[in-house]
Amino acid sequence: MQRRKLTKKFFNRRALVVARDILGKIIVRRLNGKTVSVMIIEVEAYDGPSDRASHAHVGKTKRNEIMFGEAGRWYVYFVYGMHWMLNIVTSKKGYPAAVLIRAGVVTRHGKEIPINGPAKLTKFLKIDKKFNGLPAISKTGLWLEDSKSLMPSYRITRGKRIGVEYAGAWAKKPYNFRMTKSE
DNA sequence: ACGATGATGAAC
DNA sequence: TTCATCATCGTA
Repeated sequence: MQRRKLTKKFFNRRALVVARDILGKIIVRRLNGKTVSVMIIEVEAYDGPSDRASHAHVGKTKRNEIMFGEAGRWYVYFVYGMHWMLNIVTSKKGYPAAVLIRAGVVTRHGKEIPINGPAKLTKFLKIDKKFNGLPAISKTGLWLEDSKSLMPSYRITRGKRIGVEYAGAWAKKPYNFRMTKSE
């Protein structure tokens, strides 16, 4: 399988563009000499300071400062007292934006196993605050690769973001992207 | 439908 | 220093 690593150039674009483009790409996690690959099938864009659903809406704080930094770094935060969320920072430095990785599939023994939910994904890949602010390169043990595998008939759908009802009109924007088997 | 569970940001 | 809230999940 032919693969190339995704670099800063890929992430240094609008969050909505990166979100759409990152579907079908592969998250690779290297841990204790083992490598696990997960294909991304659901993401959400959080775009700019006026996005009421985004952590960046309140301005720069200790927690969200990574979102204001350079593209291609991990933004990992803790919610609901028990869950870690994995995001990749997008857009140019100074403009707060990120893509939340919500679901993927891992192939084992030829079978596709879904990992539906952002907290399940981080639990599966053993991701926590250690990754916050680190670049998505192989050296850090968590990076992204292109996928040249022939993708059977998949289609992409957009919808409302999940769990952001507090965000008023911004909650209704179609910033959630999914890749589903069309069949 | 709801509780678990603790960091975060804003109010006091 | 207190308080409400939270980019969720498993159990019911």
